[in-house]
Amino acid sequence: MGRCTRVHKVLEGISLAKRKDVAKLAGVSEATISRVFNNVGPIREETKQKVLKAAKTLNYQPNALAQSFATGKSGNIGVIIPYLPKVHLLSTHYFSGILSGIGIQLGKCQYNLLVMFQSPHEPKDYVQLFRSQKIDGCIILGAKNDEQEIKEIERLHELKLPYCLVNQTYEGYPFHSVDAKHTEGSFQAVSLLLEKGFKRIAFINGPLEYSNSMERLKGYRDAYLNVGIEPPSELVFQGNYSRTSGIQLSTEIAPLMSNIDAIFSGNDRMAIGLMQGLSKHGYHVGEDYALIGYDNSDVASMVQPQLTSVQVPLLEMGEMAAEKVLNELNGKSVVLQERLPVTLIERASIQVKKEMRK
Amino acid sequence: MGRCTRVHKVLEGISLAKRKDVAKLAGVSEATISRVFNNVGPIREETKQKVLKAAKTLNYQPNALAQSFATGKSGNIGVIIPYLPKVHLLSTHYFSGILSGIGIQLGKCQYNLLVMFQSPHEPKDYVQLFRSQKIDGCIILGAKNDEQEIKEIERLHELKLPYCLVNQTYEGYPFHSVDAKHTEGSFQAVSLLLEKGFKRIAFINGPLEYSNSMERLKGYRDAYLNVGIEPPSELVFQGNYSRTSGIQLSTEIAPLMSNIDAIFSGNDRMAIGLMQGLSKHGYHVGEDYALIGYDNSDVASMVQPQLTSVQVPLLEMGEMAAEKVLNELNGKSVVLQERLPVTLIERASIQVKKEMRK
DNA sequence: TTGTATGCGTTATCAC
DNA sequence: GTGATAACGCATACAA
Repeated sequence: MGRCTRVHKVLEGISLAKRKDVAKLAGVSEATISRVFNNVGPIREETKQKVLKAAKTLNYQPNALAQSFATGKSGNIGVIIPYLPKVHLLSTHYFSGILSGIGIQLGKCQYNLLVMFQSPHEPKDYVQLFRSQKIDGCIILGAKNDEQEIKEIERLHELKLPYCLVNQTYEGYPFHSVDAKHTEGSFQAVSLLLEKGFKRIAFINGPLEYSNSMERLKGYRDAYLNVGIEPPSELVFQGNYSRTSGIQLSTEIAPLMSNIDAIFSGNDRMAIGLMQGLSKHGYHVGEDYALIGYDNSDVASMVQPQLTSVQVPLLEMGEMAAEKVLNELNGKSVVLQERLPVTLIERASIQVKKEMRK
Repeated sequence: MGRCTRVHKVLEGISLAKRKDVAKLAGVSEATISRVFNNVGPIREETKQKVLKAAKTLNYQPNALAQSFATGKSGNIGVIIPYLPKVHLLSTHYFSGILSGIGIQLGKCQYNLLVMFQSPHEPKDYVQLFRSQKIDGCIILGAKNDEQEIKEIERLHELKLPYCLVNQTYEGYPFHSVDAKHTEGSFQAVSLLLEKGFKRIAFINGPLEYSNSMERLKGYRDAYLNVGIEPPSELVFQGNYSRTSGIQLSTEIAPLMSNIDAIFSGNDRMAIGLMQGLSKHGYHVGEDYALIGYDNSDVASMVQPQLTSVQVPLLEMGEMAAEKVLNELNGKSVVLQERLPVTLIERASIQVKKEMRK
């Protein structure tokens, strides 16, 4: 599948009636056709019917390109997704859930969803997408806490361009965002483990460039502090949210298992990787330790024992992000930062048979 | 998240230099600017540099909308995805894999990917998308064998509009498509089971509206016939490719398990549903029966025992579909129907401890 | 309630 | 090599 350049072919075969043709057939002016189709201004019912009939006869369809050009609005909302060759992020529960939500909301408003893959190597220039008029607003997924990213978003923000971040919040920057209450979710998960008598809880975190990683770390620590125990920082590990990284970490964690009675993982995939890796070392969920994941992706109920996990309303977050961008676009007042609640879904992975360790 | 209508806000804050401004500053005509930016026609190097400098000074960026309008090409390829409320198909390995592939290929060619959700209730009108000039080509995912769908695709085909189906082939219709060798994949999977001594193999199929379901059925039957055994049609069941349907079918299948020694499922999710359902009835993969799934989605290696599965090159199919549409668009000759090979990935789920049944 | 006229920012086809 | 200019199909302010 080679590289190629954009070339054009004439659109043949489709007879494209233009507004002029309809006007002629209906015996009215072109402006009237527009009025009917855009439902704008006063119009005599009789005229309207005449126009509609003529349009139907000619199989007229307004040219979206010309409309966009005339109004200066593309009708597209860009969704920026980080692209890593080999890893198709899109297939993660995480991205696809958000994307579906965005699609649902945009569909209601006659907006198109333009997917834009952003390679981490190419320089980002979100503003340019607006300047070229390709998009009217954008939603940024998978943003990280790095300087360049922040600068780009700052530009968007200062120019008051309609944008929204999803699942990423920058400390000290009042950017538009829709996020979930990850600190709380993490707090709940770890608190549940503590309540159930697990005291030595390892935490497998993801990269700290993501605010949700930081927030989960805070939740983990808060839960300990809440019961008057100093958080065991020696039990905090870091993966990269892939199942593979969970497997890798299991090698590091296995030697410590005699002193660990539960594990909380920053997402389900790492949790499952751990589960698989540790079982090779003879440690089994439900027998030797309790396990809680995060995201409540569909795999949580596919593994044995089923995984307790924190559900994140990804679909709703996507919907809300889209709604927010559309509101910004229309000049409506919007709440700058939204936070949706998460829900702890209890499953078998927190039942442990053996005597509790200390 | 309410309904809303598309409204417009003026794009403020971004100073949009136009071609005219650049021309003025560079002291050349507007046509020259276009020549430089489109790399067309002869141009003196000196002039070119002058133009580029002026463009940079003014931060000039050609207006994509105007370009599209002038050329009559949107630069968008539409990807049509069936939309079912509640079920977010996008999150399936299947759709997201294909979509990623499409995105990769389109990115290389400077085309945009326009995602269009198609509710099964709304009437389809693919041609209209072209007439409105929203898209220059389209890729149809998840098409089913129904009359309306076929008619729509026929229209696209007759009008020679650039389109491509993915993973769906219509018997007797020479539509553009990229598909995988499902008959072969199924044949291989069932043959492997037969070779290993399993004789009573149940087949859990998906809806027959999908050609790949039909093909897998054929592969299943062929594998039996190939070893001179009449395919046991009483062991063919039908789900809907969801894990839930696998669980449901397990109730139906459990009573027959004394006469079944292996199961082949049309996808991994149903396989896992079955696995879960049957274990509640006391039948366990690796002890009481062998199991093979299909798709080789990431969940295949998350369950215990890991699932043998047929890998489908979804990413490559997406890439190829995109490439095909772009070639049609550019008038290049294209192979009408492509079929990519599949690969059987062997994992633990086909090792069975107990004595073979007959 | 309807018609007229202008502009949107390019591309592309001529001339020179 | 370069400049002028006619499309492109619609929205919309203004006039009637």
